[in-house]
Amino acid sequence: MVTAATTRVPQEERSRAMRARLLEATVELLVERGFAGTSTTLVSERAGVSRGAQLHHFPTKNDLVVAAVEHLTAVRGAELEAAAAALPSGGGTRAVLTLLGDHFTSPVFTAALELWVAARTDPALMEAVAPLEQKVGREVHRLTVELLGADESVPGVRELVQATLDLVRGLGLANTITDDRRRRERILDRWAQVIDLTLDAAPGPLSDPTDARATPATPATSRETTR
Amino acid sequence: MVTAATTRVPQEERSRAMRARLLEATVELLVERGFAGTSTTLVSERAGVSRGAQLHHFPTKNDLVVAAVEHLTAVRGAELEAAAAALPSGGGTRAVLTLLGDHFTSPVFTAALELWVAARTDPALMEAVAPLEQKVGREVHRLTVELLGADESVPGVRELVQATLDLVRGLGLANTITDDRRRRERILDRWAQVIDLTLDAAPGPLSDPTDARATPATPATSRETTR
DNA sequence: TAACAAACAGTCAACCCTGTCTTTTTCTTG
DNA sequence: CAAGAAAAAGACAGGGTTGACTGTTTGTTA
Repeated sequence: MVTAATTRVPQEERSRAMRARLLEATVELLVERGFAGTSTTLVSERAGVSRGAQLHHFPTKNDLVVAAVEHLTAVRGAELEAAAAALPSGGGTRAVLTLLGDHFTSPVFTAALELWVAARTDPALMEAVAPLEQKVGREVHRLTVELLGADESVPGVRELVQATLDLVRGLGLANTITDDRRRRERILDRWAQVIDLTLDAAPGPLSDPTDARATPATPATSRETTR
Repeated sequence: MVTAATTRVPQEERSRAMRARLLEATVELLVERGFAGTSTTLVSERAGVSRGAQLHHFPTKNDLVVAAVEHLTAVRGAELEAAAAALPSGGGTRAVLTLLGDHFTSPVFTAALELWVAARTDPALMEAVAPLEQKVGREVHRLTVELLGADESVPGVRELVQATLDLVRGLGLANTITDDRRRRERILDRWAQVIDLTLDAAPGPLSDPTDARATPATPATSRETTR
């Protein structure tokens, strides 16, 4: 917008930092206290921001939370990309599963979980969460396919990848109640075997050529139920 | 204990019914409004019970919720057993997955989800939820093994069953945000194939679970692929 | 530098929720 | 039938949360 002066944005700078602190604090509190326990008062205290300033940036709690959701999706995406980049290329199925398993048991997942559950009974929140969740979902899917080197034009492969993601989501959920890493590891060990076995051993079982959905992209969920 | 009179427990009867209504209302509200939205006031209104009576039966909100958790686990168990009983014996892998998929997308699952998530940041609630959840978990596992006719003494089979349950849990979670039945069905179709393929085609390594995929695997086609 | 707008600070009222307390009803029992 | 206990009813206080509101500082612009 406005740009072109000597002393560049000293205030806008502070504002930005304030916003960031507020969003960070929100996410932290989501993890520590859950959605219901994340009061705006707590957030402002945690962020070291006055209540007035908070209300200036985010007039309503919904505004704050929605912004936090956006912030969180960005963080999630970045984390995943980073982890993927750090992965030895072609490092094997198990390594990919480790990556996914770690992501879905990380604090950001926990925070996201709180938002999902809250959104279920909060239309305004759902409106913000749903599309962003789809976006992350697509991204994770794409990344997984890429890392696994899977060929989705082969019937059944796409579903296998989706199943993998739903599996780690389930593991992530279970993890919030009882943190049993060993169990998780064993399951992922086994699952890696199954994937490897299935991916190159049994591409298309049982004549089911009804439609080979080799569609390049139409992943995850489609919210708009045509009606 | 006390038994042997003419007028059989008329009041105790009413009390019992009241308790039941309160618990039912609680579960309903968990589904409709989420945990945070389930205030004791709402519950008493919904149940048609005066606030005083409610407080008489459940002095604290925690008492109410804990009782609701117990109630819910009982309901879950019963529902599962009933569904299993209604299942054509030896009805095939896919039918079992349908059963599981249905359970993990039902209202009782939704209610349980609310409790899990709330319990994560509420020690008192966690204390009640954790053991009961384990119980249900074990029960579902046992049931699944039984219905699938799986032999858990074979290495890898147990993990596959666990993976199946975590998968449906993940699908259930996804379902609360976006209800996409078709997607679910396709994934479960595929999963059934994988299970069948894996269970009798690749029992696992002889003597070493860490290295399973080297096994030649006898092409036993004994398993019924119903359809 | 003066005037104006945006950012920031902090108080306050309205609201809801929980759990205590007192009162009334209903059942049981001697 | 009377007395006492359990159950049910409803008012109320205390605590916490949200967002509106007023005042203050900081930055921009003429």
